[in-house]
Amino acid sequence: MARRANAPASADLDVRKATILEAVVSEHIDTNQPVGSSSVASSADIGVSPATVRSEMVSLEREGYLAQPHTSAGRIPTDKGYRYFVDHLENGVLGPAQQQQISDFFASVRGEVEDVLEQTSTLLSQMTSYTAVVVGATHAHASILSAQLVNIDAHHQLLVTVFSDGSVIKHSLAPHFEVDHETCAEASRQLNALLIGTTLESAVQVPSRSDHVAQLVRDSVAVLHAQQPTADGEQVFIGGSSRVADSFDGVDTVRKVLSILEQELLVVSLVQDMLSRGLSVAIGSENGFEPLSTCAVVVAPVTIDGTPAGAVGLLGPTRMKYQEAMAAAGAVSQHLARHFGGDEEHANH
Amino acid sequence: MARRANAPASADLDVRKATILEAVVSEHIDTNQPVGSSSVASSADIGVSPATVRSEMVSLEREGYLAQPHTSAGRIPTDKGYRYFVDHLENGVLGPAQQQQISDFFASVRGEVEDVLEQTSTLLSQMTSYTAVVVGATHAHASILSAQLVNIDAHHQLLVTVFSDGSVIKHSLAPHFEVDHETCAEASRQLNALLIGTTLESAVQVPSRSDHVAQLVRDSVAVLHAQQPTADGEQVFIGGSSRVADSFDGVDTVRKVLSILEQELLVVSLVQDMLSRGLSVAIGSENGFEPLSTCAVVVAPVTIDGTPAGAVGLLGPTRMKYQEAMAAAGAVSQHLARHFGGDEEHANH
DNA sequence: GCTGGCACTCGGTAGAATCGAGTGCTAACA
DNA sequence: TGTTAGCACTCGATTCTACCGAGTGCCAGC
Repeated sequence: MARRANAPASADLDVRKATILEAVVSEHIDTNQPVGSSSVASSADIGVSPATVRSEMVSLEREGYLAQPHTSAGRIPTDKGYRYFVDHLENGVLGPAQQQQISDFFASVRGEVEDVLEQTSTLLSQMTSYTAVVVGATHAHASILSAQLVNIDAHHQLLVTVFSDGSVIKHSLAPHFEVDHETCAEASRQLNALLIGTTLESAVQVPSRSDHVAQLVRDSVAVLHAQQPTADGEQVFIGGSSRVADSFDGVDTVRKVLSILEQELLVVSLVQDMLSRGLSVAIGSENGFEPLSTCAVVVAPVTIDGTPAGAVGLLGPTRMKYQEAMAAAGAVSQHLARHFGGDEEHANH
Repeated sequence: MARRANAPASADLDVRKATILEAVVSEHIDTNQPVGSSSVASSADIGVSPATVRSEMVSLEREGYLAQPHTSAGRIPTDKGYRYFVDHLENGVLGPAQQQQISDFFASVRGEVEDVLEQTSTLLSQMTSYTAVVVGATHAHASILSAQLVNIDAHHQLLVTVFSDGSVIKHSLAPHFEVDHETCAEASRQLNALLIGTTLESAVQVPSRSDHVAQLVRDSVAVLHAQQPTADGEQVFIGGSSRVADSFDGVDTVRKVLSILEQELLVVSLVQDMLSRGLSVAIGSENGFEPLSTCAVVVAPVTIDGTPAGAVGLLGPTRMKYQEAMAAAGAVSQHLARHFGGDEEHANH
């Protein structure tokens, strides 16, 4: 994994240039300052003088890996520079303390899936001090275990549907006729007969009669299947959004990023887009939203029994600590998969 | 309502001082700058010279209503100054455009309660450009309409409980013995018999037998009633958290406030504390959290059929536009109450 | 091809000068 | 007695200057 999935076939730099580039990137990540030739020359184990480093740097700048904020300042990495750095990163290893922290967390966490995912996002955020995103997959493919119509009053019913992945969704109905308990119970029975074992994608033969029971059944199926097109099944949990405030300098950047995070749909599509492109890191402009041009996003898919079940992600500045972030996201995603795939085989998404 | 609920019995200022104080507060809210005596003298309809205003100002400062950032700058209001200002505020009226916006929203909004509340928080935030908080009350007092135990697999069951307020909660069970469909269905029947009509606060006589059905029933009741002590029934929806970023200047303030917002429990307790003290506005130190010392919070209770059902709130800087904020929060809370109390009598909290 | 040397650039910082909004005080006035 | 005009004073903000120094690009020599 020293080379990430579909890394762009960046014409490989020669060894020295690569060393210099990596030195610049890691020092800039540490200090948030432009990096000069002399500190590179002294820091790394390249036995060359600053002058040589400098001439390599102009070359790296011509090739688009580095940029200088202004003449006579050091260099800072471009998105392309970060990309090269990330593509050539060794797999980081989590510190024992952090591993322990994750293990402890998953050993002691309890509650419903949503609670676990919520808390996981907080954990990940605390570990990395970046904003964490946990996405739970949709239940599009889960089959229905139970569909119950509950009579709230004569004009309000609640359709409660339980899926094989343990998720529950509800829909309200407000028919224009009065419904007594008997009618409701009968509709409930018919819905169960009709829906159990199907998925949201299955076609269902609804009764065409015009009595109240049939109408209730038809309405219920309709409102349930209407769920599908919105693709709204995913759940998003965002942990540590306050971390945005210390990841970026300008208040307006903070505002923009928070604003993106507020639109959860955007976040989901971002993460899913990355996964479908096989990316685990998106840097600056790579993630497609202008306001995120100074952000980097790290994602790790959560795979249970071979099927994609969600993802965990981290959002930080482009100068984020990629190795730590990737290691943390990877470890947490694996623990999540084990947690839901292992002892709780079906209580997951 | 020109005087708010239990306004501190602030020894009333004489008319001129009050006018001056109000002028200072409103100008400072507008400009975010210290206000000088001359602008007060010219702005308001007090026919006195700046010199007179000045001498009144030193008096107001001695009494704690004003402060000066440094010698030879204008005055800014203290929390006490804002308090006086708010206590003597006329009831603001929403602009017709905003009223229309609210009406349109509630006319077109649909979906489950949670969705409505979520979108309401966004609406309120957009209208005011402050961060909005919508709190839905707990279902502690709602009675149980249905309790169903669904068999996910032999070792995992899901208890799905529907309340009379239309809310649904789920709990997983993981018994150590195998459960077949028949056992599960029987337990479900017994649970229904046992729980329907009770509330989470009711004592329930569970079977003492030791067969699997009885164990399932006992476990279910236990896990359900365990919900209670956490008082976790409230739902919190926060809209426009990115607005924090343009309400405050310092990045660290932004961080602190976001951090508070992340801890939803804190937010809930803050709002409830304010309601129980009969406050509709908390200014700076009044809201009890040090990081919120530069914040003001406006809340309006949502009352349905005479019983408290939640609250809507707005969080902004102490120099927020109180009149607008209070008007908006009040209007939205009323619309919410009507929305859930009127045509959907029971589909609410 | 590498390196030391060197002139040059230019952002950042420090200090001085200045500006001006706003104050507090006092003496005069109604 | 309350109000006001006048005035000296304060002090943050702004501007300007000088200057430092980190870092560069280039070149000549090794």
